[in-house]
Amino acid sequence: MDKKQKIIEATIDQFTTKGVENTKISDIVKAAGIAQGTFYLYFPSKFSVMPEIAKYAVEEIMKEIHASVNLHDAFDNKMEQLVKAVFRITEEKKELFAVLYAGLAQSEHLKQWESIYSPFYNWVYDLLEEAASKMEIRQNVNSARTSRILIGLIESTAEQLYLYDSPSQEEIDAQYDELIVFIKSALK
Amino acid sequence: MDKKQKIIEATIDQFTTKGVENTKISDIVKAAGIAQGTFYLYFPSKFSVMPEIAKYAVEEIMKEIHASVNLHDAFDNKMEQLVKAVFRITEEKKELFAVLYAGLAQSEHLKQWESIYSPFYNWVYDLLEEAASKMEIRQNVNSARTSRILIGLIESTAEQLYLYDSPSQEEIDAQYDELIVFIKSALK
Amino acid sequence: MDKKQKIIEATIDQFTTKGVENTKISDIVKAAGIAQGTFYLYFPSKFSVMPEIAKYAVEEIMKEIHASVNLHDAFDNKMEQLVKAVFRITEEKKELFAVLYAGLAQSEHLKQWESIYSPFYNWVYDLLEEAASKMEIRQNVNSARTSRILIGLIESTAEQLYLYDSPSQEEIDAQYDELIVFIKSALK
Amino acid sequence: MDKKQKIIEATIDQFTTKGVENTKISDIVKAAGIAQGTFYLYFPSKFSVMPEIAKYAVEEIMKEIHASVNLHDAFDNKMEQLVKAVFRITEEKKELFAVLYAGLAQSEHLKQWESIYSPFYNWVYDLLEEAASKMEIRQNVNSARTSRILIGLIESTAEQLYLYDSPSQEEIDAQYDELIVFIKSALK
DNA sequence: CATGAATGAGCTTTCATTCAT
DNA sequence: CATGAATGAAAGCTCATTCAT
Repeated sequence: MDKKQKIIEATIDQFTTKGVENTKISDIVKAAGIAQGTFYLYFPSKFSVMPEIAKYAVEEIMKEIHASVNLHDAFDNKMEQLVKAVFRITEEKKELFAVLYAGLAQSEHLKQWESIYSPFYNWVYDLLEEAASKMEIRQNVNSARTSRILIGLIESTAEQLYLYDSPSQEEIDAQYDELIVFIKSALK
Repeated sequence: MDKKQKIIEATIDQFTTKGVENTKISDIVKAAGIAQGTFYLYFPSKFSVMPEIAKYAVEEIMKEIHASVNLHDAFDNKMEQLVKAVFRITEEKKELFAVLYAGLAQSEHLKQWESIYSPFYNWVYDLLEEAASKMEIRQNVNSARTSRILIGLIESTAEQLYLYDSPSQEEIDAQYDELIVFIKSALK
Repeated sequence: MDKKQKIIEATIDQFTTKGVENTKISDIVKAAGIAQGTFYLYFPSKFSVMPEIAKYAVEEIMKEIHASVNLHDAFDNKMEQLVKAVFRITEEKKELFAVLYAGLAQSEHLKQWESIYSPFYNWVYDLLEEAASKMEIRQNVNSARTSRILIGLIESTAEQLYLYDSPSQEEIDAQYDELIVFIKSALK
Repeated sequence: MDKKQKIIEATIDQFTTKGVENTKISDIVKAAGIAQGTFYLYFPSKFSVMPEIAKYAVEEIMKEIHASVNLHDAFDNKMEQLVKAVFRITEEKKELFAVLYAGLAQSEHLKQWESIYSPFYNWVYDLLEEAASKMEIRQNVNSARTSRILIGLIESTAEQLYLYDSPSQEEIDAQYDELIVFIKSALK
């Protein structure tokens, strides 16, 4: 099997299990089942694996969205499905996202983030454009700007619920309902 | 005078200047003008200074808000002033917030974050409660839940602008306008 | 209460509990309930408490012997009582003796050991002298030399049993019997 | 060549020269001609080299015994040769034994001591068994128990002479004679 | 390409010792 | 005499990185 892929998977495993700073190269190679020196044939440092991890994370998000959102539904329904998908993937992969947020704030890679995240931005952009053309949302929505606002809104709410707090399912459902009403109202 | 305070200030200075991971204890004590061993009388590691830094950051946020928001204005005006205040403090202290977001996602301290942030949550909660009682916003808003949604929304937008991208002032203003319309519409 | 005495007792407590090398001055002062600096008013280092500990140990040995050995008995009986006393005190204070043996091999204090141990040597010396004069042992015994041989013999046997091995009570009793026969035969 | 062996030899050298506590890892690696980190590939601490040193010491004892004792001699002669061998090796390697006695009393390794010493115990055991079968010693000697008694007796006498005191050669010879008579009488 | 033993710079951490109060 | 916060030298130990195989 591809050693680079092995390294990426082992790194995700180690980062999410014990945190980025507590992960040594020796942990990664042990988990990957390769020799110490082999790591350096593919990556110059553990931090340089981060963009690959980010790519993986966005792929996971997009997979979840594609699986959950029915493009033929009405806008309101699609928005509900989108929020549910983000909540679901945030819960499922919360350690992965924690790693990413910590890694992102870490200087260098900030710029790459933009392009890695673009599939998600574009998907929401298209969603808004179509809804605007179908008069399903207010006409003064700028799709580019609002896509970022929306994604930030949904993700920050999901993070609060799954990363920082550990609320009951009822509270999560209530927060979900509050958010859905908030978004629908915002775009009406 | 107070050595603990000196350590906190020196740590903020070093963390924001060179990043958490590139900051050595020796950098901190040098900046604080104390002996190496003295650091360990107050903190067991550089990471354990993080909650103190978070407290400081929230204090700065609240100072900015108190200075910027006129409580006697109409709700819409107060909301505009609030968003402006968060944008301003995020721009001014972007390195500080970058440090915080990186540090927070780092395991242990997640729970403390909740209580450290509570002054901000409470302030927005009161704002919404009052607006609701004055019929300035829709009546089905749950103030506790929406305060979190709102804060996440405003902060995530500010972060995108000031931490990850480096857009022009026009773009920032346009994003601000888009956000204000989004929020007002959401609460109407 | 006398602070010096407090320090000695606390040091014995700490040394026997966690070992000499793992004991910090701060542990001792904490256990003694005094201030850090106070220690240095009485001792220049933790090692310099060792002679005091040795004195204490020999006092304990002599107390046990005086309590156990009836000077009016026959020599053979007294020897049995002596061996029993050494076994008993070795078992009771095995951690203390472990500390002492470790500390003794440590250079500087070797010379003091001689004088600290002299009460024990002298006691056995007198025992042998008296037994010789009463024809209870062979006449070519040199009391000075044999006192050292005897003490080394009894103590090394006790150490093996209580410090290094952890044998059953039957085995201890058997070893005691073997030793008694050995000694009696040696001196006959 | 073999780095582990180099470390063991360098550690013995340093321990016997400057004492265990005054020996730094950096002293050992300097003496061994290896890098600091290499030490930790083989041992977790300087104390963990102790069992290897003990093994070496017992090997030295056994070499001396094999070289000095003629197995075809009468028991009394062999015993004299044995005592002389132990005296000789104790004198020759007194620093090594001082290190060992200090290190042994140090907790953890006590149990290993038993098995490390077993070649010596077994050798004396065989000696006694043979002597008993040839009626050279009293018949109620238990070889296993008396081997421990004998070894403790000889070693403790040698230690007193060479480690703790520094007596004249005449005194040493006199103590030797006293000991030989003591042992012969004990086993008769 | 792959290995993994060896490296050693560099950091953390400890803790005996001091000294102003 | 007694204190205990502050000190900073000194050591331990880690771990990214290399390179001969």
